[in-house]
Amino acid sequence: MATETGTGRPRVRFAPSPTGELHVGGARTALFNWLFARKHGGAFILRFEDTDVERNRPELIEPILESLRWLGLDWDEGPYFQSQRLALYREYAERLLEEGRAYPCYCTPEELEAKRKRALAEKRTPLYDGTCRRLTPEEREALERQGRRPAVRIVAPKEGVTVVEDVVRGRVEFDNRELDDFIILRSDGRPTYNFAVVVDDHTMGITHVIRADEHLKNTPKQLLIYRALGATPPVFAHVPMVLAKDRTKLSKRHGATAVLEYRERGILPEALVNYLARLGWSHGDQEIFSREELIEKFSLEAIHPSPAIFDEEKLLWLNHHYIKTGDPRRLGRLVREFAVKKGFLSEEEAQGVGEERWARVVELFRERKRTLVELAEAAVPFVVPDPERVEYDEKAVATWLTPERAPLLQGLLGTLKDVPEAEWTAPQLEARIRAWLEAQGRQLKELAQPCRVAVTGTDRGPGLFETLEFLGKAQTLKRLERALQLVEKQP
RNA sequence: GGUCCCAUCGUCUAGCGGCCUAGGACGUCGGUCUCUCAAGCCGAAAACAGGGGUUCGAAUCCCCUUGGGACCGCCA
Repeated sequence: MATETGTGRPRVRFAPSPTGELHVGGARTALFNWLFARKHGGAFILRFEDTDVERNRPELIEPILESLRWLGLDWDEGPYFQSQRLALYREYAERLLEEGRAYPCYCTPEELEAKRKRALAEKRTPLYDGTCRRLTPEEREALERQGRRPAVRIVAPKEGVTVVEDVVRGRVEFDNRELDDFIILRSDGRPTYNFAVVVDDHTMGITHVIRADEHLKNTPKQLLIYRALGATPPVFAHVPMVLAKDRTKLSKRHGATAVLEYRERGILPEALVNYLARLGWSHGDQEIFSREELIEKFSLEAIHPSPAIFDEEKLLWLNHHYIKTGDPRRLGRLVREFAVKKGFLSEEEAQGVGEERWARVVELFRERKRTLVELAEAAVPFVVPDPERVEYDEKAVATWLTPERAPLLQGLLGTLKDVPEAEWTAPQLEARIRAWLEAQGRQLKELAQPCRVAVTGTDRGPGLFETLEFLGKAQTLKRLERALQLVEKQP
């Protein structure tokens, strides 16, 4: 792998560990990296931190790739896998060993664990005591002969401070006395996280490391490795964590945390992207950002340093906004998918409804529904060809389809029968029905709800005349007749 | 426990010493429109964690306290 630096174009990376899902917090980190790369014409690189070989399994990786694809965060290089770069880490560790910047450590995990426990019991910070740092070549040989396989530790300074210049935090100082000679290569030859990250970021020519806050404490260790390697460290930007409502780390018990779960719930990718961008980042008072605007306006300096709580209500508001303003045909296709996937409609029923009609359903409901799932559910009584598939809401029927309403509905049925197909449009239906009501000395108020319930099964929905137009004459009449039968059966 | 980070309405945030009797957005509540539900529009309640400094003047700068979070592995 060649070192690529100095091209003037930033190179950033998103480096998740393969966990089988992309957490919304991780998604935001990925988004910030992506926005930064796109804004500056740089490269967005994807890399999996899988020094645990067990983690390198397709089912742990694919959902992450799928999440990124769904969010539209396309990567320019990768995915790279640490598990495939083991020789590289060994090579670098070897170099540090030769230069005396690292040394082999023969302590066993058990010995170390005992020391750690003792330190904790004595309320001291558990730091490696440097036992193997002072070993003579003879002692090392003796230990090797015992069959001990050494890990490799880096030589850390024991005094002074290490300064991290962070774009969102400012200057952060760490006392080197808090650092110890930590392990960079395990006894089995695999690198530890901090070492692999630095070797990777260095060899991949990463210029800006934009990552979660939890890594801030790792930064001095990584800086130490950069120095040992004689490499120039990247610019660091640590973004705050995403928390749940109770101010703790967002986790499963708080509900949906994975990007794909939001997709399942009928959230639009542009809504999640917009929401995530505004979580911890802002541009004045603006709330709605197109992808292009985000790229144009994004800056690391405008990232807010404090942790942010994930607010589903606001996400839903944004989702509603994109449902209200999105292309009805595209939304219609998505709604059809959801109607089938969620079992609201059979594949055949969904196929029987044309694209045009799906788009129209979206237009009828877009102001009232906040997710694609809600849209799909609401669409059912509108698109099923069989009147028997219309489910009547018990409460709505009890309130609106009472026997005393029957004559009015009966009259309406008669009136509608006379409407020519060509005049079956919302404005013309409205004119006719209003005229007829006036002649009867009745008001629309008396008819609208009973009629709505009669033809859709529910007392809430789009405007009555739009509904009738959408259903069409034949369907409307059939449904009215069926409803009238229901009324007669009422006590 | 140690170290580090953070702190403006319930939530996301504007604010980077005077423009702040602190602005916007989500949510909440009220009104309006109306064939229902929504959407829209109008309006209301709602915050600078506390205490010291610095300064002619602090939400803004410094310190302490409190509260939250993160990290302390041959996990990542």
